[in-house]
Amino acid sequence: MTRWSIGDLAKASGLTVRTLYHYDEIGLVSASERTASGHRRYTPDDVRRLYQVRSLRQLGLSLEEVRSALSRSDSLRPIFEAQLAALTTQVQQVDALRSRIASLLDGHTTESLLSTLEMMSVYESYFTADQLNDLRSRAASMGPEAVEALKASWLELVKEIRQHMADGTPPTDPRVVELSRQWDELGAKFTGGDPGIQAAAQRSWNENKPAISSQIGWPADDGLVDYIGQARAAR
Amino acid sequence: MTRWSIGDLAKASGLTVRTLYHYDEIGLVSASERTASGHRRYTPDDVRRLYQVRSLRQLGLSLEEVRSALSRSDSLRPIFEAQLAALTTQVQQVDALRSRIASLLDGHTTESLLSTLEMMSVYESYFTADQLNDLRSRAASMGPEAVEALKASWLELVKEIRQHMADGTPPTDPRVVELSRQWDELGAKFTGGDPGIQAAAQRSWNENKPAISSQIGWPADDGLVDYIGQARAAR
DNA sequence: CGTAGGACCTCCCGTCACGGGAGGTTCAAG
DNA sequence: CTTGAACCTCCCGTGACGGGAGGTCCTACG
Repeated sequence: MTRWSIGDLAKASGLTVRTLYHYDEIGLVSASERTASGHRRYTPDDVRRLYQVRSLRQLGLSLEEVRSALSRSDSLRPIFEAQLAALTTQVQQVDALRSRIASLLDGHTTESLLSTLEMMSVYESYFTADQLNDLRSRAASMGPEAVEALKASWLELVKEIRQHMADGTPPTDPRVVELSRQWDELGAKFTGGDPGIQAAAQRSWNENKPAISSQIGWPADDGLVDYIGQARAAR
Repeated sequence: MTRWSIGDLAKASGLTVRTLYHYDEIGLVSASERTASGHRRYTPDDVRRLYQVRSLRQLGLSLEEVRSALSRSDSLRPIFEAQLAALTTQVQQVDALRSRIASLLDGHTTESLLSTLEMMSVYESYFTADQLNDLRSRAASMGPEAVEALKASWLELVKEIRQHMADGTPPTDPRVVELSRQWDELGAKFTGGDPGIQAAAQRSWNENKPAISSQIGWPADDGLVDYIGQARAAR
């Protein structure tokens, strides 16, 4: 008839007393007995349940998921499969983000970091409302990690083109022309490859740049787009 | 003198009105002006700051990190480097967890899933307080992803040995003997390779199994450890 | 047998980045 | 002038606890 106090159980399980209180509060693992004065007495069954909970928590399940996993109405397998899928997605997303930051750090000067980010940010949301809706549904269908991959490629491109601008390479240089081609290709992926939309975006940019620049109060780009436009014309 | 209402800015930026309220509340992005009746008027500078915040948030920085990144006292580069390191760690950890669940799903029957987890969980917190401290500091020094990798290997081993038990393979079979060797090798990594600790753990298991089984109220193992012991004896 | 100090109890606020709603005021189009 | 959308502030909720206040209880020691 061994019973455990909450402190002893905490020590044995490696959890904190506060965590055991919490599990009790939400009814996940409670002490089946109390002393006359109200102290919790955990029975062997309680302890066993706690170990089950702990092992499932270590797999990254939420407390609610643990609860339903142990309710035995749902079996473990589909829950694990869902968790596997969720973790797989998470790994892809975080890794995409990671590589984007890595490519940001590798090659951009400290000063250009923020302005590059800013430009991407403005560029992303400067389309008209209709185009934005369109882009967002496309982004949703591509999945966030694909979007991240695109952004990473974009960063690389911006970096290289900026380098050429800084070096004074003329936009008619074959290398820059090639980069402008890649720029359009990437843009095509964002816009879905529809040349109509692409042209509309291009036109919209050209027509609205002054308006946007004055509206938002600072130059919407630093000549990058013009530079690319000149390279495009040289094709 | 363009000014933006909170709703228009929300639409333009793709954030929610509630989010803009929140940024105002914590003083991250506020409207520099108000109308006579108290409605927020965002100036071009406010808008620009919002775009900077948004772009930094997309890199996974917390609002506090964004704030300090924009305070310009700290430069962006070390913040990005820290974020890169954090994301790298996170990817490793989540991926290790992912592969553990994958190996759990691949080869364990639906029924044995929970009992396998339970056994690992009990086994893990089986040692004395001193040994536990020791194990935890070792786990800390190895890093969580290395611990996860060990657990994944352990799962594989348990799976294979269980298979042999189910097939009726005698423990003296060379294949089982080899698996028992791997078992000890893995155990050595957990215990730090110190044969004293290892022997103590082994002794502790043998001596305490009946006591613990009765204490916790269910058989602490299903013969797996005995089976491995017989294989070990056949070496 | 008394006491001291640890262990235990309940209640409550805080975390992080907002979501969502109540209840009231203001704006803009018809 | 009306009406409905937009805006305002205030507040509760999320998940999984951490940490503290203020009080009670247990137990080992003198």
